[in-house]
Amino acid sequence: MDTADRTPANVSGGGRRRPRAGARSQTASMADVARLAGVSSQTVSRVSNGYAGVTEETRQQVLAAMKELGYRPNSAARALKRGEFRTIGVITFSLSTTGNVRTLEAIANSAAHEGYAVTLLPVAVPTQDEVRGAFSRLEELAVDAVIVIMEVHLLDAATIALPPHVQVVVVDSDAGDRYTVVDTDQAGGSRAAVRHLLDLGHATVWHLGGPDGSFAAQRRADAWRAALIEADRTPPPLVRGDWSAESGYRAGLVLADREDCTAVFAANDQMALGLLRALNERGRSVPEDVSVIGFDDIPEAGSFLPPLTTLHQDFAEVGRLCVENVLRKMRHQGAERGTTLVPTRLVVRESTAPPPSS
Amino acid sequence: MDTADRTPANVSGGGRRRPRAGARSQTASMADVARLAGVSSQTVSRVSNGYAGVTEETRQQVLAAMKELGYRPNSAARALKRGEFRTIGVITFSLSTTGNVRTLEAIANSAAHEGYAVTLLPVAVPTQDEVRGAFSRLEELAVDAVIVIMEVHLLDAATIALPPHVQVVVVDSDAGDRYTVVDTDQAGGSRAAVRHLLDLGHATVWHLGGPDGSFAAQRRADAWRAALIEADRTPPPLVRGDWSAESGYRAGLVLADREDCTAVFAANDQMALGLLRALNERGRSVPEDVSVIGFDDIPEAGSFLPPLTTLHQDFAEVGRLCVENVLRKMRHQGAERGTTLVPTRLVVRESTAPPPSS
DNA sequence: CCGCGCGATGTTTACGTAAACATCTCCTCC
DNA sequence: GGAGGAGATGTTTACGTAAACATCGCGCGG
Repeated sequence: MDTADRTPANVSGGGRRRPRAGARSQTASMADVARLAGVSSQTVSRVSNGYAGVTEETRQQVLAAMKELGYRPNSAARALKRGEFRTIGVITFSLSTTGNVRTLEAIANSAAHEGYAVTLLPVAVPTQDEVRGAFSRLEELAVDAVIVIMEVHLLDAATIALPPHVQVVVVDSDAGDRYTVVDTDQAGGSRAAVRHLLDLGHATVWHLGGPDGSFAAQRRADAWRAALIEADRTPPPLVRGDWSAESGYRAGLVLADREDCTAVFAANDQMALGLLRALNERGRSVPEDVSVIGFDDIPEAGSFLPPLTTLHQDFAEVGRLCVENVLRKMRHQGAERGTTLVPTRLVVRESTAPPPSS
Repeated sequence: MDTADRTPANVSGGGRRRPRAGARSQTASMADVARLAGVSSQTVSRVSNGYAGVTEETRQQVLAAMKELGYRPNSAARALKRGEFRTIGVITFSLSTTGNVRTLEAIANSAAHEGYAVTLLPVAVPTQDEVRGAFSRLEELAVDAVIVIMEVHLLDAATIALPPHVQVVVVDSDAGDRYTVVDTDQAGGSRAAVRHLLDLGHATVWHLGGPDGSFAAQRRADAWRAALIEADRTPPPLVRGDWSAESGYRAGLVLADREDCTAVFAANDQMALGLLRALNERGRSVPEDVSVIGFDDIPEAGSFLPPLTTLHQDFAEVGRLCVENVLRKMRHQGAERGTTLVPTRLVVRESTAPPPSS
């Protein structure tokens, strides 16, 4: 079956290398560089890794050879040898929410700064099986650590497949007792939102909450209720949306008809946007008749009608802390736990005002 | 220094393996699985890769051993052996624009579907050096191909460091003669926008364009002008923004004062949002006095005041095509070039109407 | 003036996998 | 019943790198 082996034109000792003809891209290896520079491959390795004990002269020779051959270290071999990939895996259910994206961006930047790459693994449908599958793939992938950006608590189910040595940091979860968690101070922000509205003179504050199953939504709602009770107000019934502007609009149509509703705290800016539209449609002015406050401070919030008062989240800081924590855990092999909270900042624009004088 | 080695209860022959004590996480290797299952490591490899010629009985034994040891293939070794990483690198300047993010998400999903991971490498500041640095790092990273999502034409500068065997697909560029390019049909969408407004009876259409240096902005502006000329209208002067809602607001303040401006085509939805705010502030009703059309169809567009008429971009398709193209190029090693365009769809909502009867 | 020690470099080996090749075992067919 | 063959499994080797160890040469102190 075989045709005659096309023996490569090998002449004597050094003259091998080049048998990998065909489609394969030939990349220069250390051996190639070593041969050209007239040194051993180990010396090339030393130069490549900035090891100290190399004569400047030798160094220059090696560097020249590298340049001539366009040498690039093979990261697979490097990873195999070193036992690490210098890569952080990020698992997220969706890139469609502002927070996830901004956090991811910050993670990528921080990781790059630390010399780590970021490998992405979105899971479209957050069912239990999907998560397990995702982790399973992540293990097989080349990652040293994992950051989970998730809103629903499917992590536990996923844990099963998590290899014991991969460190995990979680965003947006209350599992601080079992994992290292980094998150925005949801409770503090929500309290600030309620306080702001009460300080303006509103009798109480309604809440347009996020979907069931989201920890962020849960915490924002809890803190809203707690802040009201703390101020001796009766919390109105919770109205739920699903984070989308459309859901905010639908909820808004209901709220607009309630004369006693003069202040609404929306759990995110998108829902606040929908809310504004509904109120406008029903002829209730913001902020004259109804005050609206959001959460997130998306870049567009200042251009809403009217510009939205909201709570600014520092996603960059969240991302940075994720990377910092996960790398530290990796290096110290420690099983640190606990939650790190990043404070929010109240941004007052034009959607909040004192209630209409009754 | 060492305490007594806790030698695992290994009896007889196979009893080595375990010297890698200390911090290192011990992962079971093929050899471990082979030993436990009583087969050769090659057989384990065959099972692991779903090779056909393995008895069902042997297969089950191996699978059981894998499970018991929690075996996970070492992707570094695998990549080294196979010469491929099953990873696609994505380089992008920013995740702050809707288009980039949505495209990235689609790429990640498509790639996952094909069994490829996506490694991210954002470049914060798009200077020439940054790009070169990015590519340089990407080469050292474990990627088989690269997809570039960029708005500014810094790719040429970057090419220098691009290793010859890495295939590249570009989003949002006019370099179709040198690269494989996938993009939204910017021109077609813009033409549709202008047509829609002219059909409603507007004498002409103003354009709130994107920033200088963006190909997408350039093409949208060119097509806008061409469509007007084609219809024998005089294009008004181009007004520029920077994609942000804030810049749309500033531009809107200028446009609002021009009585002859009855229709504006904004190059993206965010700027359209700012425009709406400016018009509202200056007492010009939309769509009664001025019609506004956007581009992108971001999820919030339907909740603007009024709901925005815009051009829907199919980012999912763009991402899918990127992956499809780059993988095909990789496999065929072909130097295919040319541009693939993904059509847009006009979504008519409430921000456009016939001009005020003069 | 000899040997010790240290700095520079070379040699060996292992990382975990999988292709290529080698065996080994049945089963079939004449 | 023996040759031939196909299918199942084992053995060898190489992928590119870097740690561990070996060697070589030179300067310095006793």
